[in-house]
Amino acid sequence: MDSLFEALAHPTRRRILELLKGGGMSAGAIAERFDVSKPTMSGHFAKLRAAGLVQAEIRGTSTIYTLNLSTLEEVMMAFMARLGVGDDATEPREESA
Amino acid sequence: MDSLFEALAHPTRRRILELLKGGGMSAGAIAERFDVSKPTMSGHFAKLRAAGLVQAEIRGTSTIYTLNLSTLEEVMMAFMARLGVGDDATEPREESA
DNA sequence: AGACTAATAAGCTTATCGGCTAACAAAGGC
DNA sequence: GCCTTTGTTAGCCGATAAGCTTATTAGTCT
Repeated sequence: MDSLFEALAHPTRRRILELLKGGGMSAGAIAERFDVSKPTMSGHFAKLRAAGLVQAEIRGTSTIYTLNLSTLEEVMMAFMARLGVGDDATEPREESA
Repeated sequence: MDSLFEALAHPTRRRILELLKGGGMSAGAIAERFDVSKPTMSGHFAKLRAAGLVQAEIRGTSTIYTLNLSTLEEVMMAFMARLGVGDDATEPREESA
């Protein structure tokens, strides 16, 4: 959980996730979209991997990164639930009937 | 958005939010629950305020912090939507019918 | 084998973060 | 008026994060 929120703390890493929404991309292809060096990007990838937010598949000389939304969804929902967001019991219950 | 994710990046700050789920609390009462100095806690409060995650109401000599869930919900939902989470169009649509 | 490409690892620098103590500001109570 | 309580501000320090350049690893191709 800590590693996930830390990973999300950096704008570049959040943008990487958005980029991957459209499907897997190689490390180089992703790096091209940003104004930082490739090693710096590699560091960002490592944090996203550590958080379980992306999966890396080595294909020949390339590394293809794909989004792992289930991790994000799980952790986010767990956290929101702990705060009572989306929890029907939090508010005085104003159901339709 | 940046300030919100930065605020959430620290475990102590996430725990503060959970603590506030039960209702408003004074800065001192919150600080008692943690093993860090009061000035350090004050710094955490400042970041949560900057992110709009809590509201401060000065009551006499005390500062009462209350949770501001709407900010969290808004930003989280916007972010998730950008990634396609909870978006029906993402998966091949396997509705009941 | 050797050259080239893709990505990461190593090493370094700078800036920011999280913690502390000490000092300060403001409100309340005696 | 003064002391106490509460919380924040100021100033400092060590650790970590984010960036860079250079070096290394691993795969492909000729």
